[in-house]
Order: sequence, then C-alpha cells, then structure tokens
Amino acid sequence: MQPRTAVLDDLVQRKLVANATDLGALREELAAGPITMYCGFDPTAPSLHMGNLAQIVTMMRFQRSGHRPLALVGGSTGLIGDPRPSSERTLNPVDIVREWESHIKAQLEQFFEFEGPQGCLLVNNFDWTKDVTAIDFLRDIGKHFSVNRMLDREAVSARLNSTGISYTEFSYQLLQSFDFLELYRRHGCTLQTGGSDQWGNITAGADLIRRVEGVTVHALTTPLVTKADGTKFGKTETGTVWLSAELTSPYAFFQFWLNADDRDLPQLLNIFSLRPFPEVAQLLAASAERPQAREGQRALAREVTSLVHGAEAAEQAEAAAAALFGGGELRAINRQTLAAALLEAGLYEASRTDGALPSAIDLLLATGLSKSRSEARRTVAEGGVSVSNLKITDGDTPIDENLLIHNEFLVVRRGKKHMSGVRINA
RNA sequence: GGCAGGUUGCCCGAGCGGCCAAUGGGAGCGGACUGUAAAUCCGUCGGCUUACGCCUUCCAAGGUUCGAAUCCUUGACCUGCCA
Repeated sequence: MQPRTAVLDDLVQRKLVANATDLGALREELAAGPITMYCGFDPTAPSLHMGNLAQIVTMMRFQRSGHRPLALVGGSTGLIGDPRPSSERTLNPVDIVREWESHIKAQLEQFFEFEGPQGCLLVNNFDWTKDVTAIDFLRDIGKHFSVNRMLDREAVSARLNSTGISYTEFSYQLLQSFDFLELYRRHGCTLQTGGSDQWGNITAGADLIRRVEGVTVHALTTPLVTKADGTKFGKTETGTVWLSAELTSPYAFFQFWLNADDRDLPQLLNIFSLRPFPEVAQLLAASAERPQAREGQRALAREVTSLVHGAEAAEQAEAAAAALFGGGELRAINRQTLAAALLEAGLYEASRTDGALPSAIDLLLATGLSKSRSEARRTVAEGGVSVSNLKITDGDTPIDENLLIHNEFLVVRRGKKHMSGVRINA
C-alpha cells in the first residue's frame, strides 16, 4: 500500500490540481489517517460521459491511496439542475430522472472497490433531502448563505447578464452545500473534489460546514479538459462520447482515444491513466520521439477502454480497428474476425433488388455514412467512397458481386476514417 | 416614453425589386500530403433528380408587383441615441 499522501503528490505532478483549499492542511490530514472524500454525479443524461470519467478516475486515485470515496448520485440535485452559463435548463420529468439515476448508479459501481474499510459507498442525496421541509431548509441552511456572494459565481453572473436565471437553479448551490454537510455528519467526509467549474459550489459547502459545525474541510478541483484545437473535449462528429456501450460502442470509444491529438496527449494521459507518473512520463517521451507510432494514444485507448468496458471488449475493439485499418486485404481476414470487426464498427442489413446488390449510394444511406442522397452523390464525386477497398466512381450502379466478402459482407468506407459493414440478406 | 437602426443558410456576415439557393470568412465534409495526426493546398458545402429541371429557404403574418431576401402594413425580438 502506498503512503496515504501519495495521491496528493501524484495529483500535483500530473498537474491535476486546478484549485484547492489549504493543501498543506489536507496533506496532514491524509497522513494522519484515511479520510473520506466525495464527488457527485447528477442524473442529467441516461449515461455518464467522458467528463464524469475524469472525476471518477480522480476518486479512484484516492481510493488506491487508502482513502474512502463516496460516490454521490444526485437524485435531488438532478431534479433541479446546476446553472449553466448559457441558459436555463428544461426540467426533466421525475420518472426520467429516476431512470437515469439507476443507470448512473450501475455505472459508478463498476469503478470502485466496495469491500473493506476503505470500501466505496454509493449515496444518494434524495435520501436526506426528501423529508426536509422548505421552512426548515431556509432556516437551517439558507440563513448561512449570502446572496451577494452567490451572485459572484461565474455561471450565475453570466446568466444575470444574459437570459436570467430562475430561483430554482439559483438554489442549486445550497443543495450541493447541504450534501457536503450531510456527508460530513453521516460519514465524516472532509474533502469534496470536482471539475474546476465546481469550485464555487464546493467551497460554499466547506463554508457551510465551518459555520454550522465549526470544522474546516477541504475542496480540490481538477482542471477541465481542454483541446489544442479549441473544440470541446469528449465530442465526436456524432456527439458526446458516453460511457454506456449502448450509446457509444466500445469500438467508437477506443477510436476516440486512439485519434487523440498529439498535443493533447500529455493532459489526457495524466488525467485518465492510472499508471504511475513515471510510466506516463516514459510514454510521453516515446510519443514525442516517434509520434507516428502513437504509442501514447494506443496505451491510453487500451487502458481507458478496458477500464470502462472491460479487458475483453477493449481487445475486441483494438482487433477490429487493426482489421479494418490494417491496410491488408479484407478477404484475408477470416469470416469470424471480420464479422466481429464490422459489428464493432457498425453492421447494417441490406437486401438485393431484382437479384442485384444495392448501389454505393444506397449503401451510404443504409449505413448512415451519408445523410442524404445528394450528400452521398457528392462524396462519391469527390472520390471519397470505397466498397470493400475498391474506389467507387459510379454511385448508382449495383455493386459488383465479387466485392462481396465471404459471400455476405461489404465494407463501406467514407473518407479515411468512417467505415461500416453491410450484411447482404440472402 | 421619444428618435434611429437591426433580425439572412450550422456560426459570422454581404446582398437592398429580376442575372439569388443567395458574395465572403469560419466550422463541417472529401481529396492530396501523412501517422486512421497537426499544419498546408485543392475541392465541396439546402433537398429531390442521370440530366433539363423541380421543391423548400433570407424573424412571423398579410399586401403591392408579371416577379420580392430586397418595397408597404402589422406583430415579435434585439441594438444604438435622447428623456
């Protein structure tokens, strides 16, 4: 077991501390004994996503250093919504939030150790908010908050200057602070972590605990992941990268990491990899020397995919990528491997018309690689389409029979990176 | 409350009665180069159509006109100047 303060040194080395209350005091407390820390996840979507994963990994670091993590599901806060700087959220129906809550709970369970004295505890803030009356809440909690100070929060002030903010969302900070207080009372929780956008909410909770309990607790935030090209992290052309295999296939997930920009690699490895810092440094050095080998991206993709989807799924995703991007003859891949690879990449069904195979344009539409006939036609004209590695010049004629692989598959490619399989029904 | 201006395709932004599906930039997409990168260059960029062409767009609803994104009326929202 590593020393209990190791987690802090590690976080500092990895540049993962964006903001923190007294780090020296936190270190002393970590050294004095196992502490209990928490981070919350609101059910605002059917699945957790990449951003949440960063927080999960941070919690894992604490657990591995001998501390106890509390994974909080925001059964109550998810009904309210943390104010975004842009605009008011639409309230989600209660039963939808309940459903999301159960998904998120199940997802969280896979990352932590639940046995032993440092075993993770899954908690739900609905448990301690459901019976609190509005009057009690306003007297016991609300009285300790200064609106003047709440207005300073970035998201709130942004909203005041633009679309305005409802009382509901404005109250969010009180609920989150109440959570921290309850977790301190119930479990002796003395540290809350989160993304740097949570700094205001977290310190508000720490302030509340100091006022009510006369105890100093800690706040630590990690930097938000930024991308070198300025686009938002965790998005692909098709949208958010989710942790749920139903929403983002393990293959797509693996590809997401493999395609990481060289410039983003240091940050990503530091945040998402549980490898010790020296190993990360080694990988980064290797990547800087031979960027074309993409050792860093590969290691990252393997590690994170297997963390989220399991080792087996990670291997399958990698094997599929190797088969499809290997540059070799597709026919040389055995039927089972190819079928598995195409299933990962997205496999669609199509049938013959009057005994003839579909045209390339039909295939592009059937696989969703193109959104409209015009777009499909355009891409063909631009020379960006191939079927079973043969470049298509005429999008309208039926595909030649001998492009069928193993008598039933066609591999449709749009551009370099977008591939799908089609199985032809007999 | 008074005066002036604005609302255009994913975003920014030209157009100011016909040659406008609408200049230009960005994003996106494809190609070349490469590492399933980045940068750069080229192409493309509402929908349907093999094509001629057709259909739906320029805040909303009406109107003028052979013909409107462009003119008029009303409404909604935004922005400057004056109270």
